[in-house]
Amino acid sequence: MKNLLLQNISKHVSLTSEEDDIIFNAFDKASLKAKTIAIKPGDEAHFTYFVLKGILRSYTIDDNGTIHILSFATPGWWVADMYSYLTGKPAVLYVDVMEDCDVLILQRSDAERLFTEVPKLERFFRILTENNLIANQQRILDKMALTAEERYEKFLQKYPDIINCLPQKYIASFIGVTPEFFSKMKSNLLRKK
Amino acid sequence: MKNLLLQNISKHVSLTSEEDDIIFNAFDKASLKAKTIAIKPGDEAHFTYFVLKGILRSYTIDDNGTIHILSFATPGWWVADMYSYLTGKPAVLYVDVMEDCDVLILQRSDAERLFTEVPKLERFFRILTENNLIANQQRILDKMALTAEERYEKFLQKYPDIINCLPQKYIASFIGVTPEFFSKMKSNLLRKK
DNA sequence: TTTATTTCTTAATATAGATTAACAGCCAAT
DNA sequence: ATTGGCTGTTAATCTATATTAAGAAATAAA
Repeated sequence: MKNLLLQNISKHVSLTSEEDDIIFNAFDKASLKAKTIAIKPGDEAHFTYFVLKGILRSYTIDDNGTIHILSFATPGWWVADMYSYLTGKPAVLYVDVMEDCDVLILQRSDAERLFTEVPKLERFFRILTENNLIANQQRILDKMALTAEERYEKFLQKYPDIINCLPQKYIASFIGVTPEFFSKMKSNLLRKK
Repeated sequence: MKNLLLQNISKHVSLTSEEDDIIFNAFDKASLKAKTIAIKPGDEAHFTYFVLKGILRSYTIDDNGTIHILSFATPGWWVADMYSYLTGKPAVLYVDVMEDCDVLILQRSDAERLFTEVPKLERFFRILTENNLIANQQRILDKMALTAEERYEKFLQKYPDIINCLPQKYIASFIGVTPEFFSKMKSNLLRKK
């Protein structure tokens, strides 16, 4: 019985059971308590999480103290401070725990060793990164070309499953508006329909 | 004497001269005339360009007819409609030619064949995509957290070389403001200093 | 050189979304 | 039960940026 990680990887590349083992053993397991901060700016966060259970988010805090959410991570998703993970420099993001989590942890150094040992894993991460890149490009264009309302509707379509377990001010932050404006916008939407 | 492409790849992985040949031969060469459209939405654009000479840009046009520039590409850079290139579906972006270009063209099918033949190339593209992803994540956060002025100053620092060969309304479009506002903002900046 | 086209500037007006503030509802802890 | 802290709502006011318009400057075309 494959675990969530191997299931996830096998969506893009097929592994032998030896490869399964090599890969799985490279990960550490950890539990993270809700309302704790897993990564903060300045940390040497040279690892990535794979979420088995719970929810995390990544974000920055600007000079006014406003939070800007970059991503949410639910079971089956990856989260990291990609900058720190990929460059080996200190983190620029916060990652915190919204609901108690079980995660698998992959250190960058182990990932690099694995890439040579199991080239198919390098392929998997290439594809994962490619898909992530496309999504981010679209998000840049959406922020420039769409209204807050349209971005909200896209969000609803794209993440229908996590909306319910998310305070709505987090959705506001993700799509790039204040919670007050978001509240008003939502009631406008209801009135229209 | 290595050409620009192989020089570029060798920044991240080191190739034997046979690998150099295999890779270089997988590319087609083409010249593109200024003011022509290389890719438009709907095209089956299952390839990526590597720029040897000239400048291209990628962008979308929204419902109001406004252009939103996603990227510029100068010699040594890659451009594609990543969505079409990676998924094999029709393009979503425009790519057009700002100055007469010489480009190398890599078809996705050839890239995939090469990845197996020369795993180091897969590594190169993984790294390229990773770096691109980091830059895009930062751009998302910048659009949410920074003012237009701050985004402009970041742009100046990041792309000091291409500013001069760029109509300023293109810079405005890249950082996500109208040309009128950009003009006003620039004269404010001058007055301040 | 003259004309035409595109780009840039300035200014008036408009608007999407931010800010501030006050209040109501909801949990969790005392 | 009551306090205190989050979260969401509503409303007034404010601001960064958009829109519209018109002229000036620069480039390209004739």
